[in-house]
Amino acid sequence: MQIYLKDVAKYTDQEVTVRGWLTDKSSKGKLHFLKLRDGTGFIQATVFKNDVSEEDFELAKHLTQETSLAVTGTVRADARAPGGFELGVKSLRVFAAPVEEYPITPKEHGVEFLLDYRHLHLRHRKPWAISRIRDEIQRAIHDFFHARGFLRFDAPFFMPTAVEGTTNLFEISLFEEEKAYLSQSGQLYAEAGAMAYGKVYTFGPTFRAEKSKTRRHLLEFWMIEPEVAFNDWQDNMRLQEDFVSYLVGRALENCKTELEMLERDISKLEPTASGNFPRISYDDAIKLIAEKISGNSLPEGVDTLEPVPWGEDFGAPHETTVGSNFDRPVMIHSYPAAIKAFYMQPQAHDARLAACNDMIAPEGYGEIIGGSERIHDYDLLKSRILEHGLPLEAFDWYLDLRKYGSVPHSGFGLGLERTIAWICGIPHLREAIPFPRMLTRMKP
RNA sequence: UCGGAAGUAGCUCAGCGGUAGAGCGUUCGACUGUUAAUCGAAUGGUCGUAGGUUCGAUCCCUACCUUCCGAGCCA
Repeated sequence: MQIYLKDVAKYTDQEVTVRGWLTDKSSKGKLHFLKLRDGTGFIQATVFKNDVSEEDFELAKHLTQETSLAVTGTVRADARAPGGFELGVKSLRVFAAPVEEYPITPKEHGVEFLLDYRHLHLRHRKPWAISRIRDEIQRAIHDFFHARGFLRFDAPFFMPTAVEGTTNLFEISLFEEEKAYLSQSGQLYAEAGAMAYGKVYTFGPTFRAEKSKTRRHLLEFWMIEPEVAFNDWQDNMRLQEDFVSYLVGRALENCKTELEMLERDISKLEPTASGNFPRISYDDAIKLIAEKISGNSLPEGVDTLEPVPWGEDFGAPHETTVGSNFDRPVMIHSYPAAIKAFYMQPQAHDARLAACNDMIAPEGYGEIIGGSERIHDYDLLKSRILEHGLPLEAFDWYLDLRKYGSVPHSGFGLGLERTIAWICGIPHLREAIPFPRMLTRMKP
């Protein structure tokens, strides 16, 4: 019977055929151990001299890494086998042997080397586990929003004008003299969607031409942006909390094997799955940072830190310091409006503050969400556009949303790769996406 | 753009002003329970590029290129 390795436990003591690739091999004279993968899982196959034909035993002896093959044998539960099951081989057939020596050995490699061979490295255990978790998170995103009556809404990727300055936008040439920009957010379009369908979310790649060479940045990353009519900024935070705790819960529930392969400390994720995310204001976050500095209790990875003067934005080390104070994501809200985007609604009790929040992941993973209530007053929005020196004609359609039955509404953007990197416990965003696009990396 | 680090074998790295080193990988051989097996043998090089100093440079100096880490900006 033809089976996939993810189902191997169901076929104990039965004869099955597995089609896949050889990841590693070791020999003990009259016994060869073949490590196989088939895309759905991994298993060890044993080839005893007495169980197979002489030709197959010789064949097995000289198999090289990444040979594609079909193996027929009996599934056995055996504590000595990695994963608890192994395949007692009776016969094997080779589809194709590598024409050259496979470059990625089961030994240590550097970051640069593995990214050069990313198209092959995806076959290996760690990238495999991360991609499986990424897939689970993506499914969970759709499940979460559809269960709550959201409509998936597709924003365009070509943008007509620069929304917040051209410095971090990729410009592309269209026909003739025409120019366009690659989308760095679907939010403004999602707002149109929210007015049409009540609750929507966008999900797609976004592009930012930031010359950032840090582990937290990609030129191309995937973002989820829900937008909800009639939600205020506090409803927005509740939605974020429910959303992120659901995603982490799903990973814990359905990706045990993968998290184990990544040696992720599950106990660091469990608090998140139960919700109850702390909320602290920008003002209190400043105080917390000041206390950490004076108490000399900065988190690992932050050596020195300057206190934040009121009105300044937080740097990454400040976020890490606040985030490390909690065992689950923390939401920092009510930032000064002056350092935030033009479309953010002022706080009712203090117009100097924006009705917004960021969500900071623990363990130094930093900001994974930025969100806010949006300005719904036509005149206020118009004056903010002008204050920010933005071209009014580009925003005529966006202002229309405030002209015709405007309502309070809120939304946020969650960075998929940052979320995955945190859940997987991996240090760099480039491992959270199959083919990362970075300042120094366009290939493969 | 700024600050720091690095570039030597297929990979990960050590090294030194005087003929280039290790481990791993790979190939062959031995071994019926390996988990990054072990043992024996074989295989490996334009020491990032271009100048300069020197009797002699992979090593010292200068410039450049490339990469990594961090900052700013952000998700």
